[in-house]
Amino acid sequence: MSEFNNFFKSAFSVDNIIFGFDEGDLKVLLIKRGAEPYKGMWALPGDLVYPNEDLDDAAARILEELTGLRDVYLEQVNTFGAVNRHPLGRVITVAYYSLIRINKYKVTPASFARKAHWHSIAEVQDLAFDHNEILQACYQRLKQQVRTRPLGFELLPPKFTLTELQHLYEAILETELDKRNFRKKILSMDLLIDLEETQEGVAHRPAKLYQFDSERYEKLKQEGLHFELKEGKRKLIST
Amino acid sequence: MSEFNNFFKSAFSVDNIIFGFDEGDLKVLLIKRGAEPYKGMWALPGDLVYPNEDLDDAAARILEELTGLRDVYLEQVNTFGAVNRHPLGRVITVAYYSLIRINKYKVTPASFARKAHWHSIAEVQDLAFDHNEILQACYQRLKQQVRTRPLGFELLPPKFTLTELQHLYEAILETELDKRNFRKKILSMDLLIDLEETQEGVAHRPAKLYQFDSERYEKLKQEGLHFELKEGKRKLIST
DNA sequence: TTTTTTAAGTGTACTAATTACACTATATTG
DNA sequence: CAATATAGTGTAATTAGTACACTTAAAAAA
Repeated sequence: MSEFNNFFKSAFSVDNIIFGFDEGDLKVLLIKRGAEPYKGMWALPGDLVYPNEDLDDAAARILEELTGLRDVYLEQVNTFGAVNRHPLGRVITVAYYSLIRINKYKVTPASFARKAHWHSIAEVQDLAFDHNEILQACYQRLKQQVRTRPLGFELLPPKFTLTELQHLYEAILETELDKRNFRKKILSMDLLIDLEETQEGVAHRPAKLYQFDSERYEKLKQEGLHFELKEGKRKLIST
Repeated sequence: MSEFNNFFKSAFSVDNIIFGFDEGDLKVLLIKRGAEPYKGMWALPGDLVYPNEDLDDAAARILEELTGLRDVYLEQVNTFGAVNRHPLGRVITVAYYSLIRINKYKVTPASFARKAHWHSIAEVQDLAFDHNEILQACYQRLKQQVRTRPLGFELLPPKFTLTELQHLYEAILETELDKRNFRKKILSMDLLIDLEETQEGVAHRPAKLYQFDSERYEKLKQEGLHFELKEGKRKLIST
């Protein structure tokens, strides 16, 4: 609390929604609060922003302290500033989401002490503060962005199969996709490198492995290309 | 400055990008700063957030103080928190944009004193603080949102012609649209009420007047409808 | 070694959406 | 009544999206 007081009357914090993909499920990394308020409840990892720290840096710091990962996809979503959202005073919080490859995540001492655990999006219960609301806002934003930017690859290992990619989209978008149509579209975009390797150790026909071609994506983007996923939407207006 | 000091060490403010549409141009309302820092420069209307005031309320208050308008479309965009963005201390600012019918805007005493003026988006020069960056972020967001939500109508008078609507989209999207295709799409959405009236006082064939049917839009939205404008995009991926 | 199991991989026909494109109609003004 | 200015309209060609079922290749079990 003494440290906390230094930041008051008004303070600002950053909360980080860390998404991962594992076992066909979209997950978020939550920590169990060790102190009041909301002691014992699950909460989003977050911290007050240091006086001499940029917002984006604070988000990256929180992520690194918890996961040990740097250079991760981070996106600012919304700022939550209801007067009474924090019981100890006026704290507005800036929400970021980040996308990590879940198998790269190592339990660091800091994260162990704070009891960090992955939770499937669908199974998240009551969180501390207004964190359910924040989580929903970030999830909705991810859902929207994943349709128009090739973000999905941030959540997969560097080598992946088309089925894994499809399952990822299905998990994020909460919809089923048609296998043949999905493959046709993805491959027609010409953004995947066929690694000419196959899966190993699976009890069935092994799938081919692909890699996302980010250089090509950057080039195509500059030429005015527009990444877009559609299936499962009903269109109303177009001009 | 004494009032300012009350908010420090860390303070937060709201800046409001107020968009309007007039003479075929998308415009923003800027105020000329009467005090240091950046005295004499154009800046976005904004203010510190009161200790007992929600962020959204602060944005609405700033808008009302300047324009006298309430119940206006307001959308939070981004929060800017670079350490040195404000020369007098640590101030993070939450940017909102709002859409108003420019002809409803009256110069209020407050806005007069602060020298508020409309500027065409394309002609905005150097602004105070990081306000150019904020403006760009909000404009990009508007551009994106206007394609998937029927926001354009917020900028037009209640009765408008199809040509006015088309010009509005062209101004926001910075692109030309095909007249016949635009009309076909807009009318097929079935969101406009034909008022069976025509323009008056124009020196040519008068156009029919329409009104946006927001009740119908709400109903269709609940049925899973998706408003979308497209022309002028090249698609890359779809699933 | 054969059979079973499991997921990978593939093509086509139909429908819907998008695009390109030019002339006629109707009012006012001179 | 001629000139001017913008409103208003339709069709054909192209592209994108959707629906749908069987064969292939490996490992595991019999």
